[in-house]
Amino acid sequence: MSTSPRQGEAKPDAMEDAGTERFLAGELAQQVQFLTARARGRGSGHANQMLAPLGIKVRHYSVLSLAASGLKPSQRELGEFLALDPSQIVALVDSLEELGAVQRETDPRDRRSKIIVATDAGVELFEKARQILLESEDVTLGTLSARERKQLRTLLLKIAF
Amino acid sequence: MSTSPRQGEAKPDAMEDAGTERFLAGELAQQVQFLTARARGRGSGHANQMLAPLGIKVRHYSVLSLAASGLKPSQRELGEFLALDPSQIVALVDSLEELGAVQRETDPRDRRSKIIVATDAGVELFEKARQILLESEDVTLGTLSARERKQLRTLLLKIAF
DNA sequence: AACCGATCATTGACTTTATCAACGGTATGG
DNA sequence: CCATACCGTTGATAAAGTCAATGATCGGTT
Repeated sequence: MSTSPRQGEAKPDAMEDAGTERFLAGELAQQVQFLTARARGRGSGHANQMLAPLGIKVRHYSVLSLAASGLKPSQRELGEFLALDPSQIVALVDSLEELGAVQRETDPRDRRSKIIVATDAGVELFEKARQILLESEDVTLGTLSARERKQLRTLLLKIAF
Repeated sequence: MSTSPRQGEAKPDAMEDAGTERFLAGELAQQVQFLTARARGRGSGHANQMLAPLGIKVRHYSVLSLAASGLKPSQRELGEFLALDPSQIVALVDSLEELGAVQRETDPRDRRSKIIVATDAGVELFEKARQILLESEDVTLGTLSARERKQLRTLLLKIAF
C-alpha cells in the first residue's frame, strides 16, 4: 500500500509518471484528429461529472441552452446543429421535459414541427448548469492564457462548421 | 410571407443547410466543450469514411501508429495514452492482428505485459492510412492557414494532456 | 522458498451513443 | 384531390464506453 512507486525501470530515481509521455514524440501527437478526440474526452468527462448533481449531461445542456436562447429551435434544427440524429433529440427532449425544463410547442406555421422552449425552471437549471460548465471549462483549459483561449475558440469555430 | 426562407429551394446551387447558422449567435457556440465535440465529430466522420476502404477506423489507426512508431507500447500504455479502457484495446489489437498488421509480443521483462509491434504489412498499412488521414485533415482544416493550423495543434496539445 | 498484495491482459455483462428503417401526421406543388 | 417530401416518433441494431471478475505474473516480505 502507501504510495506504490510506479513500476517500470530499474532506475535508481523513481520517475514520476508512468512514462506514456514518450508517445508525445510519436506521429500521433501531431494529428489534429487525435488531439481533438483526446481533448474532447477529457473535457466532457470532467464536465459530465460536475454536471451530475443536476441530473443532466452536456448533451442535455446543449439542447437546454438552445431552448433557453429565445431562438425557438425546432427539433430538426437541434439535430442539425448538434449533429445528432432526430431520434436522439427526441430522447433528450423527453428527459428534459420530464425534468420540467423544456416544453414542446407546435409551430403554428408548420404543425409537423415542434419548437422547444425552456420553462422558467428550465432557465434556472440552464443558468446553474452554465456556471458549472464555465468552471469546468476553466479547469480544462487550465494552462491556457486568456488570449490563447480566445484563439482556440476562434480556431475551433472555424473548423466546427 | 414567411420572413425566413423555408427549406427546399430547388436551386441546384450550393445547397447549404437551412438556417441553423442563426444558432451561432447563441451561447453554445462559445463553449469550447461544444466546439471540440462538434469539430471532432466532423473530423472523425470524414476520416472514418476516407479510411473505410482500408478496413480500419481512426481508432485502429491510433493503435497502429503507436505500434509502428518503434516505441514498443504495451497494451496498458496504449489504453492510457489513447484514453481507452483496457478491454477496448484488446478488441482493437485483436482486429489489427486479424488483419496481419500487428503482433503481440510478450515483454521479456514482464511476462504479463504484451508489447504491440507492427508487422511489415502493418507498416505498409500505416503509411497508406497516414496519407489518407493527412488529406482528410487537410479537408477538415480547410479554411485555416498554415500558421493557424500550427497554433491549433499547439493549443490542443496543451489541453489534451 | 512460500506467501501477499498489486498489476496486466482478457472475458463477460451491462449501459450509453450512434445509425437506420419505417410510420402517422402534415405541408407543398401540381 | 394527389403525389411527394418532410417532421417527429418508435423500434431494431450496431458501435462505443463502463465495470467487475479472473488467471497469470510480478515485487516485496517474511
